[in-house]
Amino acid sequence: MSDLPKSYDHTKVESDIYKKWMDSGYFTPENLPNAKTREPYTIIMPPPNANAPLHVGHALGMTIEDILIRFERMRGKKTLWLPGTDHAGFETQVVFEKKLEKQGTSRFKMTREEFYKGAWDFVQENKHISEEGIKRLGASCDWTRNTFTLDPEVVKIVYQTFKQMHEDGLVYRSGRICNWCPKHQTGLADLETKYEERVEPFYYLKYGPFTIGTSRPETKYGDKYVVLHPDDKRYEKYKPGETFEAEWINGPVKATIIKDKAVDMEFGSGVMTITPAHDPVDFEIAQRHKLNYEQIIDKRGKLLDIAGEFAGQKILDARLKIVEKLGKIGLLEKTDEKYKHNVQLCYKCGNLIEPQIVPQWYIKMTEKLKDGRPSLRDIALKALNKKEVQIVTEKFEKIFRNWMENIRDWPISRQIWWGIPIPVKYCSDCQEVIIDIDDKTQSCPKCASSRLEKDPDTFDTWFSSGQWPYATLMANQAKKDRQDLETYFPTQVMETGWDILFFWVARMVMLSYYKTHKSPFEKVFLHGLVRDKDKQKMSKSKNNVVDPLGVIDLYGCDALRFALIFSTSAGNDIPLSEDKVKGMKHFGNKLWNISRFILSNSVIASPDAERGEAILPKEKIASDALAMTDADKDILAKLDALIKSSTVNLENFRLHEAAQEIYQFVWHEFADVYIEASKTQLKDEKLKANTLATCYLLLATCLKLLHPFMPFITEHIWSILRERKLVEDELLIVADWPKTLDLLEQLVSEASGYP
RNA sequence: GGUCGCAUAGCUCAGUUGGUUAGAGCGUUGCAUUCACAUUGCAAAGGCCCCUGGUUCGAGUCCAGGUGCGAUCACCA
Repeated sequence: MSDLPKSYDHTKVESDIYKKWMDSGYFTPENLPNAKTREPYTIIMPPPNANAPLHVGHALGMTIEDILIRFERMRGKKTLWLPGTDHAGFETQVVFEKKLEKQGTSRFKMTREEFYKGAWDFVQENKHISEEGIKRLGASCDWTRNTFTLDPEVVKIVYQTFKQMHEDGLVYRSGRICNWCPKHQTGLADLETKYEERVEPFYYLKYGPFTIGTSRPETKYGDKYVVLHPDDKRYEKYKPGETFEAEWINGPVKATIIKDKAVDMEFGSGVMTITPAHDPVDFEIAQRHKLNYEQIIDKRGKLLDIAGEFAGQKILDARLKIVEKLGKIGLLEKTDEKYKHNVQLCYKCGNLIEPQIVPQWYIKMTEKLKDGRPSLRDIALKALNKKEVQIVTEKFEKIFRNWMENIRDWPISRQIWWGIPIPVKYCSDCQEVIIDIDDKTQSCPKCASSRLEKDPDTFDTWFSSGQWPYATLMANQAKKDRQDLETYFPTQVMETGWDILFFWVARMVMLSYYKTHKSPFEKVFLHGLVRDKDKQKMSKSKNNVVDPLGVIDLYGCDALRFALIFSTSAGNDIPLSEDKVKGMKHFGNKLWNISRFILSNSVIASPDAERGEAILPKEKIASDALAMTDADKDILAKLDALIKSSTVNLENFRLHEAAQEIYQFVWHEFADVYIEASKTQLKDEKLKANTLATCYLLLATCLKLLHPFMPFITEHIWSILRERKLVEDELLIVADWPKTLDLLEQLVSEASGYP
């Protein structure tokens, strides 16, 4: 009898197997057998946040990437999967600030250096946790190339890109209005804000001869322009540029009439006053008509001195009091109207965005490049048209196009401290802008003044991670004497969640074409969101967050991986339940017991089974073709079909279909049908050898097909087969992917006597 | 308001280019159990594939319209 335990225990083998793989060196492509003749196949890992433990979304991504990498490695590619971790600027700063808050302090009570040092140590402490998590997920990535987004080599590349863009006139600093989060004290890109529907009172105020509507009376201090639609018949008699005296909140003002098509005649009274310093639409109107404007609200969201007795109050606190005052002085005409509109919020803290005029660096998205190439936006669209970048599943390509077509300039500066500082100095005397990527410039090259002021801002994280595919390869090239960029770029696949299609994928495409003239990757595979069994988003507040490592402890990494892949079609959200993982653990056990059965029979029924006989079943089977039973022929034909179809499915990213058909075959064909038939066949001396050989072939092939999905148990069983000299390759991770044998045709022709 | 998507078994979902009796996991019901595995096996129940119309020899799959649901983007005070 077999000496193997009755059930498979993942806890005893997973870490040993990962170590075995590490020791083999096969995660590093140059160490693979016949590395020189292999064709490169590269995936750059989306670097998880160094500061947070992995969540189940990471587990999904890592699993998909690992499946692709293991599949291609077995198919003979020179596979590089480059791991990394992300300093995750804004995200981490928010987490770190919360920690400070708990300690009763805040970044505004520290120097910038103290803060940066604190955040750095915080991240370094946690960084190994994510790396450990990646390993426990079975990721066969090349740790010798592990890269951190703040590695000096990476930062240098980011700086060089910025400098080049500045020389090309692609980046500029502008004092236009931006999204401002009063809590986090930073500007945000449109993408970093969200909208929420609110129903709020809508007030009608008397403004000279007009009635204006507003939901934000507190911003109306200082309003001295009234804007009408040029085609509005009601106000035909008022000419643009005319002025009039109006009694207003803070006393009489001299108001000027402006006509602009931005006004909606149907909305409210069809008349509005503008607050250019705190509203994007108003700002644009002011720009068009070259109007003056004044700051009413400070960066913390409090009213300034212009608000008189309300100065220093938070706007929401002041609103009702101001309405009351307006009523008292007879300016309030109507208050009972409700108004449903979308308010813009910080995506991180959910606080109201208060637009502010703060200088920011922007990248031009729609302007032609100096070297004659189209704009960054158009280059990316062209790449899609020419299929140099393909997004898996067409729907994402459509979404991508739609977003690209409406793109606006990208603000890349943030007023946060944790991140890559913007390498710019300003001359206090002549205002010269100096790009200083080595931080060595001491005096202004233009006027020789030594009064230089450093830009206080940091880059948007996505500006640096948008360069990740080439930056990682270049950084490794700089660290070690390797030709990584030449060898592994462009990469083959970018696998990530669809939620960062715009944040990340779009920027990678644009920046890579800009810098390298090449696409960063051939294909983009987007996975969906992992949800709980009730399709709810996982969140701490709902207490339904699945900790992947906890699941691995309970059911094993293979079970988690298989459960995640099993019903995952590209880009659709995935409900994950404990039952599903449990079911997949059962499947692993099934495979284990198939192996036990075969091994126990190979000892008793065929003590003389030689290695050669076992590993070359095809020849053995062929020579004995006439002795084959229908069961033998049937299962081999099905195996053959499985090899073909699962290979094609994997090639086309239909991982779930491959997983399902392999599952189906192993359990319901191999085990339920063939193993049952073999029990009789093994008792027949004439059929015994052939039956065993068929079992070996089936088992070895299934282990190979399953290995990308369930790397640990398959490698473990393989090692047992190997100990008994039943398989040739030492490690399954580098075994050859099964080739179709066209067995059935061969068997039929031989059995029937025709060549 | 723009864009995109979804609707298939009790639940969660697969179903690539249109092609026989539409599948899986979990759940339900009945039977089996010294024989690899109770983390099991065998069997069963359960589907106008949202509705209407069209294209086709043939539609869950393609087209049009409808209904319901959702995602995402967006400067209407």
